Amino acid sequence: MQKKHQQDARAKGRIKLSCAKCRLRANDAFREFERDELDFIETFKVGELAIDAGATILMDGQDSPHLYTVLSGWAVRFKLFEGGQRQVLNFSMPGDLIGLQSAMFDKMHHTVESLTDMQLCVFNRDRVWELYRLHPGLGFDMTWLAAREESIMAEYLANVGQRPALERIAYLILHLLERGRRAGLAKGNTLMTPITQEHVADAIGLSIVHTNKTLQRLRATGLMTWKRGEITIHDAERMAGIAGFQASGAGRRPFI
Amino acid sequence: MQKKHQQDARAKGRIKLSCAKCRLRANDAFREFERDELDFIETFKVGELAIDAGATILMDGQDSPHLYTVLSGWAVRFKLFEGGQRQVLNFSMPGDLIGLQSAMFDKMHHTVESLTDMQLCVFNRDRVWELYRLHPGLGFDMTWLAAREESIMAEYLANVGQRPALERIAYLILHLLERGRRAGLAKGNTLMTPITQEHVADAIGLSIVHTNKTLQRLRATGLMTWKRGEITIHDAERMAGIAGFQASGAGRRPFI
DNA sequence: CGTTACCTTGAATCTCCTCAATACACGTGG
DNA sequence: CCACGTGTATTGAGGAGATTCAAGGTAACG
Repeated sequence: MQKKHQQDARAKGRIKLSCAKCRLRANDAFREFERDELDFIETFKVGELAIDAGATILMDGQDSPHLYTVLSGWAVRFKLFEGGQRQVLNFSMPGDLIGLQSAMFDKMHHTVESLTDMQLCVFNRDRVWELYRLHPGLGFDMTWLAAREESIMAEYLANVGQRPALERIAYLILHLLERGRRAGLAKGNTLMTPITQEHVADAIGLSIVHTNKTLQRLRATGLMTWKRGEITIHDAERMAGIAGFQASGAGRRPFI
Repeated sequence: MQKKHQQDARAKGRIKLSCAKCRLRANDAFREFERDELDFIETFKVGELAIDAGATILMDGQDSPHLYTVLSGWAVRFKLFEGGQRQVLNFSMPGDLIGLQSAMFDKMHHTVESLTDMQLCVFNRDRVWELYRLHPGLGFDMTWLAAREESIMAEYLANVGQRPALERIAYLILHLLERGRRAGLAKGNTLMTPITQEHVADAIGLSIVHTNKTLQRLRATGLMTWKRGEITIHDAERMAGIAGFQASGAGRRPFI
């Protein structure tokens, strides 16, 4: 009974848990915070938000008062065109920041939608300035995160702009496995993911049909399998060979 | 004689001019700095660097001790593939920051090359942390610049991933005119630029041949002309129509 | 006046797209 | 337990768009 009540409260985003016990801190892919940074984040944090799969978290053009960090679950960031076409920019995983653009430019330049049920940590945009003033280290982290996103966007652009279908898909999948691994979403060489072939198609700029056929070609090599939300790379090295992929050896990263 | 000597010194990057008189400050597309910020930048700045067209400013994989702001001239940022293919990520214009990645990740994830003779303002990477600590406003600016680059990369990705050739080129050109205008490189609807069709091809992910043919189609509409480094848009509205372009109404921007 | 860099052209080929079905998996209600 | 609906994955065929190869043309510069 007690527990049930708590569940409800979380669904409405009322619970505020201690940052010191944040589940993300258990993952050593992230950097440690200083004591005073942790204290500040504690006050910076407005609460937690639990949302269902398929919800729109932030919408293109919208000015949001909030900034989020993903605690659990997957989201997809994309741009929509008049013709109904969609460019998937990236997928958001635990530790990723959502809504930086609205904090910087007063409006989003793309839409963010949940792919699974998610838990988000909610911050108040108004206090971002305070963060820079009082905790330069966290301000630096924000820049780091933004620069990293830029770097990923550039890689995706190069991938879509220059590589043929097979390489393109191989690259995306390796990249997702790599990121998923750091976020604790992979078991060995298997990535647990909610993404569909349509998401892949929209991410690499190919039609669904062609994506499907290319994916079959890729599976036919025996280097990977993909079923029921589980993507497994059997030979990462040879896979990286056709993808022209090199894991970016970034060390421990901040997550705010 | 006196003057000639000064020229030589600048070519070797020895001159250090006052930031208060920085030519960029004359452009009101950029935000004003506070007095103390200006003083800090003055000390942060190592010197000025004058380089020739065609020089490599930063190389992919390289760890640079410096960070630059473009004072004048054009550069191109790109990724190179084994096969010799090249993805142009963006063009750098006055006010743009170069080398943020090496400051954040200890290595560049792309190459930067000058397209014209350039003047760069040189900063020391070691002191970036000091910048965050002493001048949170400038730290915020860094994040702003990084987020803006991310936003541009995302737009380019969507452009390359989803649009057909004609729209793709139209979009790129409008985007360049818009940016060039803010950087003071345009006269009315004419952009003065050193970029070639090959650059355009590498930026939008099409072959030179097809880029050429598509460009001719675009010029045939009468909406634009391009000769001798001058691109003129005659009907920006209709051009924006085929490009699906909407100018991002960002206000005054920082430039560090 | 020759060199170089850039732009233009035509033809053959192939990648990728659209259209239009069909198949499969999973959950729901009868 | 089966029938049905929905979302996702798969197939085949024909056509548009982009690529490559291979020449040629033009403007700028020394």
